[in-house]
Amino acid sequence: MVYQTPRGTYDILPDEVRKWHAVEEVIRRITQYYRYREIRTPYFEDTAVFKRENDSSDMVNKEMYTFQMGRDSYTLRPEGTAGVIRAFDQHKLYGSMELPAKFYYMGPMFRHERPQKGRQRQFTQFGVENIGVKSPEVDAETIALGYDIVKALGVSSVKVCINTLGDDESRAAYRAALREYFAPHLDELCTDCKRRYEQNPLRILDCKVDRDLECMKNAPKLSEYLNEESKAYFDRVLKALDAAGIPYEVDESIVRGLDYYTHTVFEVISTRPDSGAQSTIFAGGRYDHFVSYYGGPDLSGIGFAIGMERLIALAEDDGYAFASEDACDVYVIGLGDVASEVLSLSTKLRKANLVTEANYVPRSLKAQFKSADRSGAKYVVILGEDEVKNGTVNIKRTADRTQVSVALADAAETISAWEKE
RNA sequence: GCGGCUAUGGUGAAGUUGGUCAACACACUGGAUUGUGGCUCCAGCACUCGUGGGUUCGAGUCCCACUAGUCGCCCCA
Repeated sequence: MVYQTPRGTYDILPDEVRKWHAVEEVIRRITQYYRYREIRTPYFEDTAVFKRENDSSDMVNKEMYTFQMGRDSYTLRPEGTAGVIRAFDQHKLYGSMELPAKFYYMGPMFRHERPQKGRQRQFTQFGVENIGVKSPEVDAETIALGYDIVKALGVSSVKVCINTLGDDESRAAYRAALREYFAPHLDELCTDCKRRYEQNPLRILDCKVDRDLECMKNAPKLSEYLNEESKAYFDRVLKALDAAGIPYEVDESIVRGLDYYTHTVFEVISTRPDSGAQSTIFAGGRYDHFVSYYGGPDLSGIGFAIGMERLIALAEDDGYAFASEDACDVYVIGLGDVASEVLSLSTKLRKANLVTEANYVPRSLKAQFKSADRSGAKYVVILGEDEVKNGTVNIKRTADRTQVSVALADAAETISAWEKE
């Protein structure tokens, strides 16, 4: 029996991990410039944290990994925002933190979807949440943060698409208008849309199945139902984006997959033709009622999440220069029955801050030199039975093949001195 | 949940209308060079072609099922 990773999951092998470290480093650095702080929440929560009443999204309704332990129901987190807000409320951070409270998280998310390019069942998101200050400039700054990260990794061909869902009043008016409009067309809609009609008619417009229906084309537009306040807010968001130097496109079709969004929503996509069917790099929006939903005060927040796998793939496509190898300073060759001497020497070298690879297996000199080459070691140390007897060791510099024989006790010192030249 | 494509060694892969030893390359191991490397040369390295059935005198090559991968629909990061 050959075991393998479950469908939609994958191993990140050492060569690949190097890229992850590099990308994580860039993300952490840029996020610090914006003064966001990391928060780590559990990988699973009570199911109720994610399964909110009246939520019409597929993610919540058919893609969650939910399991029962005794009488308790838990769910592997499908997204990051819910956990962060839950933690914010649970620990009453609105009382102890400066507002806006700025959090970021990085970690695995789980959704039971059919895997394909850029979509896996366990995937990794980096996300931020900015809670407590409702201002168009905060919205723009949040988008700028994500945009900076994408740009810092050399990703080209990105497009910022933005839209507004308006405030409660605007959306209520629009919802009513949509219901009235679609009522005579209900039979034409797909089964998903029939559900959406009840739960969240806005998402009918987003449906790819019914996109070409005649009744879709003439459906009322959200922009026609925005009240003055919502319009003004959105106009200021666009101005703020200009101020932040972010190019954007207003796209009225963006309504987002989660139901908790209000006002600003955005999706940043890759326009590369080879990025597959999953082109969204990061996406998010503002939420007016999410903080109070979990028992906190009536604060508004905004956030987004980046798909790390997609981001790394795009950085690679655009030729981002990832470090090529893990460096090695010294390779210790052992000849004869000297394994324990090799170990004690290697330990000393490492204590002297030298990255050291040691050979403990009886192999030919030639084979060990080959390994030393492959390790990329800058120095090769040869320790044989003769040397052990004399208390000496041979040190060879790879670059010019100079070799010296020094006292065993002076090995680390000799290499360090050579290093400083 | 639905559809297309794919499945040969550590890797990349050849395998012709089903009919010799399952090419070739890289990697790896050993040797030429019994303690000094990246070149060269030589040798070794798939009782077997995702799994299970079937057709046939004969199947990696055809058929069916299953499994996995992959791409797309949907959904979304």
